[in-house]
Amino acid sequence: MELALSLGDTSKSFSFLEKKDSIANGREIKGSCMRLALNARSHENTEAAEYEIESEEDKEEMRVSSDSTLQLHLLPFSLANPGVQPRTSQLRPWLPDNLSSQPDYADGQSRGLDVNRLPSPAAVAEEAAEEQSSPNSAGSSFNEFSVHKNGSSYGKSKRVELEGHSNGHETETEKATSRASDDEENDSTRKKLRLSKEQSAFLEESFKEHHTLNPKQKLALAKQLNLRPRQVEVWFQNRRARTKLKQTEVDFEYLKRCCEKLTEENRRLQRELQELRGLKTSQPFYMQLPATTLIMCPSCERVSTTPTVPSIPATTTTLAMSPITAAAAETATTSSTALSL
DNA sequence: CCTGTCAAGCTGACGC
DNA sequence: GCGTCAGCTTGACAGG
Repeated sequence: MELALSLGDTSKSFSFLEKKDSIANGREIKGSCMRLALNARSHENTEAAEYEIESEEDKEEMRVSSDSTLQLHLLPFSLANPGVQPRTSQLRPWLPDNLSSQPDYADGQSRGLDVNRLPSPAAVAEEAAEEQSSPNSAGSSFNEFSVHKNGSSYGKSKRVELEGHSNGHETETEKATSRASDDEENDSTRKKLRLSKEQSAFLEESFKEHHTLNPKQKLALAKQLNLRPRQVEVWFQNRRARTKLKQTEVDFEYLKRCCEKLTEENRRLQRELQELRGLKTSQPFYMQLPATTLIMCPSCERVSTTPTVPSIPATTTTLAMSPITAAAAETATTSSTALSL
């Protein structure tokens, strides 16, 4: 049995970032496909746990795993290379070392920031100005995703709210926006608000490509999703942790089944051994029964019975034993398990 | 970055 | 339909 754990190729670049236009255009992100693969070379294929969830319905059915939009392998880089933590710059050569090692980046640039604090009016105004000045910028491509939670995009909700209710259908993002708007009025100290489906989907997409982010990617994602870098960082941390947890559960179940199989096999062999031992100890009794002559072929070492033995060839071995013992011997020759009595 | 934990938010079941 | 509750998900944080 062989278990392989892998996080995949972490050296790939973020091709999904190229897709931001489609998201900005309001198209739904497809590809929420989860695959858990567990290979066991010496086991039947049915033992390999493999789930593939393509549709939203499937994802609902597989609620347990629904947050995994990724391909999971059993050997994350860090596990496959214990003690070897790849430097960001090694995985992404285009990133200068000094950037990847900046503590501010590593810490998400948010130390000391209260995520629940409302942004200052100046900040809101600045953001609004930025939106006006560059309506096609990456930052504005995710205006629909504005949950204006944690002060990341306050001041944009009214438009979405109005648009969202105009047709009587409230999208997930708009609902989140609306909720956040209420919370903003009722409880400015609320600790957490959920990301919109679109934001989550986009993060999932990025997670499929890379399980870790370098500061550049983190900032780009944060900008596109209208989140703070710290939020993106935390999201990835949680995502990694939960992926690992899920994989651990899958591994555990698989190993449990293996263990059960081996235990059962062990029991069976023990029983077989007991039976053979019992036959051996009772052999004197059976020895008094009419003997059957067995001839063992020297080449293939198979035992066969002969009705009568007028003359025994010199090249064969004759065994005299009871019919039951003979049957046991026949069983022993066909059994793949070698037992010493 | 990992791990453990907390707590907000969501969802389904249940009783009224 | 509504309120309540338990269970679950997930954003956030602290400590290592």
